[in-house]
Amino acid sequence: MARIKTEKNISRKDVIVTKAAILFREKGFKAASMRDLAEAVGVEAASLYNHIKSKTELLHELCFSVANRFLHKIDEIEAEPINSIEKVEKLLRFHINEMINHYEEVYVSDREWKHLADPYLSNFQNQRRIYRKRFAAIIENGIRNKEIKKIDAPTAVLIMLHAISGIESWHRSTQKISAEALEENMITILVGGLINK
Amino acid sequence: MARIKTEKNISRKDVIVTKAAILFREKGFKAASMRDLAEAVGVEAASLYNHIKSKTELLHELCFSVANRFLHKIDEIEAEPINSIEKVEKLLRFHINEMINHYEEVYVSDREWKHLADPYLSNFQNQRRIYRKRFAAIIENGIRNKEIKKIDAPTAVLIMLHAISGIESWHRSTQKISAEALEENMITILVGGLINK
DNA sequence: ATTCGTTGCTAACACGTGTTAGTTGTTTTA
DNA sequence: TAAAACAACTAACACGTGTTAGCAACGAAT
Repeated sequence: MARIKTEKNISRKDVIVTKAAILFREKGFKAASMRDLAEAVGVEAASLYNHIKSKTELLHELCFSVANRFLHKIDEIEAEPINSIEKVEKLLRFHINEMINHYEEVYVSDREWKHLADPYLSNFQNQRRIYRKRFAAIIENGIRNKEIKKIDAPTAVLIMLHAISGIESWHRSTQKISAEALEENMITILVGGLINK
Repeated sequence: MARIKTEKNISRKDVIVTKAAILFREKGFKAASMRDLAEAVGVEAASLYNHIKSKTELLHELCFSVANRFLHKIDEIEAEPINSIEKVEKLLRFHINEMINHYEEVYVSDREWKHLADPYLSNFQNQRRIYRKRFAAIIENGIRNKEIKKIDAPTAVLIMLHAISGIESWHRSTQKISAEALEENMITILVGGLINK
């Protein structure tokens, strides 16, 4: 009987969730089967249920752990005594780094949350909506201060968040530029598009 | 027996493909069942097979019809005697309008192509790769002419294409700005981020 | 060494899936 | 109006799905 290997401070459930992220990213939530996941973990499908409640629970865990990281970060940034452009830049850099370093989870949270079931679904959508409003509020502040061009703030948010999710393509491309170069390029283009002359 | 209603120049197959796009966008390709589709069309599931070969065929049709539209457009734009920034702007405006006016199809082609089966899959990925290279080449030209900032062209392409796919959120938002305003805002930010001073 | 909780296994169920066969009804054509 | 083509139906199949029940093996603690 081959047990799931664990290291210090990493529960078997964590192992499963991590593998699930990889699989969900690769095939999509619906197309990834529990038998696929079991194989990736090195165990029979039924054995997974000693550690998790359901397939959907895996999606909850992934979606909300990602969402919480972003919420904490925006809390932090809002409180800092810096100007709007700096806030936007900091938030963008955080998004970029999350997408680079926690690719699978962030991607899954971004693309597969549709398959959450209520009440988690409404909950997640709510958090998302609120997060974007707070992001937009930072931009609107910058517009009032004339730091930022007169643009529609929600549209700007939408552009930036989706642009960053494009890092997916970077991960899969064969001729990658370095992560640092990627970050700087993205900041140049995105922040460059906001600044008022 | 309730037949599928058709108008002039619209085959029953077209009706099915169009409804499929809506459904695939809403639920994802895997999660949308042929019985769902049948209900949307107003017919029994088995009846669909008088008009189509398989569920996957629907995905082919959608993905490649979208891909072809973009390929034609870039052919056209490459041939025009205008500068690089103008070419980028034209291409972006086309993408934006496609995403606004053919939302369902474009979205499905963008997000669900993973579920294509070979040889269609490799084919589609190839077309996509080539398209992006051609887009990047336009930008690289602009950099050489000093019209465009010194940035990594593939990264710029990736940002723009993904930013545009964010129009998805616009479609679903309750307080939409007008389509025209959306287009202008996107162009302002995205092209603004490219221009060299 | 025995006990006990944990973690794995096999087997199976109930259900939803895409799709086919065969038939009946409806249009279009001759 | 009869024949041919089309498009709908019912029934069913084979298969993959998430999940549960019941049991066996393992590791840690007494």
